[in-house]
Amino acid sequence: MSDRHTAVPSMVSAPLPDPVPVGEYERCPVTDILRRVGDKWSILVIVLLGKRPYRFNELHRGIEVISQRMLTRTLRGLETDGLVHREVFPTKPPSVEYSLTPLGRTLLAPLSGLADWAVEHGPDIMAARAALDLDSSGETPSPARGIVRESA
Amino acid sequence: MSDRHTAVPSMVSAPLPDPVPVGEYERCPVTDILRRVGDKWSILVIVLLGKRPYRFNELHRGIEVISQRMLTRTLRGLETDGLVHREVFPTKPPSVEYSLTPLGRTLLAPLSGLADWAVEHGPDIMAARAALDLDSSGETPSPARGIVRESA
DNA sequence: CCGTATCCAGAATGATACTG
DNA sequence: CAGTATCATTCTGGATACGG
Repeated sequence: MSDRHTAVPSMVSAPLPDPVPVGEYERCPVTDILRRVGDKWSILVIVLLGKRPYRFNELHRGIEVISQRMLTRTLRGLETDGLVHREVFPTKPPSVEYSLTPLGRTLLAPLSGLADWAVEHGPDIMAARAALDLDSSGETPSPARGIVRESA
Repeated sequence: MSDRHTAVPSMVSAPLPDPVPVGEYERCPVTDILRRVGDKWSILVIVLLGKRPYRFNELHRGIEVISQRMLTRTLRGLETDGLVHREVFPTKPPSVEYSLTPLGRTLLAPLSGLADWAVEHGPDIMAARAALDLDSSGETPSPARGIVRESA
């Protein structure tokens, strides 16, 4: 983290600074982006469009389990943010082609960083989950979760 | 994107391949991570804990607008995934310290990539949104959104 | 072919009160 | 101090039907 984007600038280094409210205003742009892209379909669409342009029903067939509604909504959102370009060919019947904008393409690289992390450490997360599952299933029958689990 | 994580391997290069369902099984791990970290508070907490360990109420005061419930849930989730370590000091009254695990710290770097992107291109997104707002407010009074907006 | 309009279920978040 | 419990609200995603 390069230290320029946090919504709580002073807090991060000072011991007990004044609380900085994080409201609708002045929020961390990183959180913004993560929430824009952290929904159920955006990434999949972005990655696909990173390969080549797609027509609407092509995407629909490709992802398959996505509902028409959500595909439309996802594409609209990405278009609104200038990440995806929508081009209508007035043929008959009409066809619509979606592609990444230059801005959208710049997102592929940082996305790749998190992608690699996910691939590399995904198993670690699964292991951590499994470990806690074992904890709560076996000994110390869920001690109401407060004490009991010391540092150990 | 390093090409190893997509849930639709064949589709990306073939013109009209067989649809690959993306269900609860066999999903893209990147989407997984993005959704784990794309919630309202996780990133903020991770970034803070990246600086130094925090006690519960310290985080609560720091973020301020977060509800006690959500702070607890966020920390629980991160702990479950092995990203955050929770250490209870049986003082009186008890104090609990949260810190990043080694695994959690490895997440800071890729997160930083997206952070930098957000800081750099956030304005572009705002501009894109503003541009579309102008479109729909001024001329061509929202032509039911299908044709009319050709390539132009 | 490419959508929009409705309606609905479930999850995420928040407000508030209470507890070891 | 560090939570848990409960309830209300909002957001997200999906099913279905219809329209240009």
